[in-house]
Amino acid sequence: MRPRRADAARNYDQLVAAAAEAFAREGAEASLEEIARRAGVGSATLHRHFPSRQALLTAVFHDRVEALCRQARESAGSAEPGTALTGWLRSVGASVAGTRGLASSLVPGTDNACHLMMAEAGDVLLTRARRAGAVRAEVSIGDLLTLVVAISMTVEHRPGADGSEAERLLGLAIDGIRQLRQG
Amino acid sequence: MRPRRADAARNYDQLVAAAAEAFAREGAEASLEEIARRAGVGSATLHRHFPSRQALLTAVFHDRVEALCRQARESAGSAEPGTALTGWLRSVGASVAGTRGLASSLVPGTDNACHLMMAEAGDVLLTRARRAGAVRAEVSIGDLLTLVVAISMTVEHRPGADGSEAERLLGLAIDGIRQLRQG
DNA sequence: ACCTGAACACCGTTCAAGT
DNA sequence: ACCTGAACACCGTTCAAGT
Repeated sequence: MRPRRADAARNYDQLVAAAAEAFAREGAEASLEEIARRAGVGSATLHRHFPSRQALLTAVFHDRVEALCRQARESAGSAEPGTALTGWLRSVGASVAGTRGLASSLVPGTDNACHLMMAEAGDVLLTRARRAGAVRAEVSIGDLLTLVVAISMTVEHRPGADGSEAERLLGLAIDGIRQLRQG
Repeated sequence: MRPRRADAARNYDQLVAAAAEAFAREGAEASLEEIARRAGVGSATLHRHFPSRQALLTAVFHDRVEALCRQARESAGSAEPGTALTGWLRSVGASVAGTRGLASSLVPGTDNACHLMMAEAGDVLLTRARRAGAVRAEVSIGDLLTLVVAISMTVEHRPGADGSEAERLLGLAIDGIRQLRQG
């Protein structure tokens, strides 16, 4: 929650800005102390506004995640059910692979707004694809997001990896969720 | 390298034993300082024997990884090429999902004996499966191990996850590497 | 209400001094 | 050769004191 009082609101914004920069530069494990320092704020102030690292990640990536959810709703109206889902997953994968820290903002949790938004938006595409017989019945939206996050986070933590590797691996995993022809 | 001198060899063994226990209890990020303490050894002694966390992980899981590699060689002689590969990957996934820290011992690296052993053993199965037309041509053994490690590590880091979730997700990913029928 | 700096309890790594 | 304990430079979190 962004505070109402002017000085507190300013600190909040500066913390989010400093965190965005730090996550982009050093990944989701960037030092909270240094984020506070760069925001020109005491470390206790950071902890009051953001009681956990997750809360800070959520604040930083909220808009980005919202854009991905909007994209899901748009493609639900236009594209064919199966390709709408897989296309969206690939798009999410590309975003996550190209944005350090974004994957960490999506880890499951009932108090994680980013994850909840994505699960809700993605579930619409999944349900539609399932009705069309385009995906296996036993796959949940949680499974799909976990695969995207797992692959992106792992590749992200590797020193010499570019995003293209994550996208290729994700492509393989996505094919696995498609309805297999019998035989 | 296990030292030759008696006192150093004893310290080495106690460090590996303490690390095995710590990794099992707290995962691959267990405190190195506490491992040294439990081994009854100064922290500097740990760092000389194992200059990186990775080196300690490798030492702890070397035998386990060797067993998985032996399993690969055995199934290469007996089973049908496609199922030999996917069966082995599932078996690796089950081991990794049921053994905290094991996934971390498998991250790629030219100096990581565990990863090198697995890549070599797995490549035999993969090449055989590819010749039989059972898997897509563009998939590498690195891809397959990365998928297994990515899924297992991610699920492992989640508070409320049991190994069965990792195995189910891995099943999906493995299906993705199978040769798709055209159309 | 909100902030700050200091205090606390931890890390991993390195190094001088010992045997 | 090998070990130890202390020192160093960091963490994240909390709390008394300030405005």
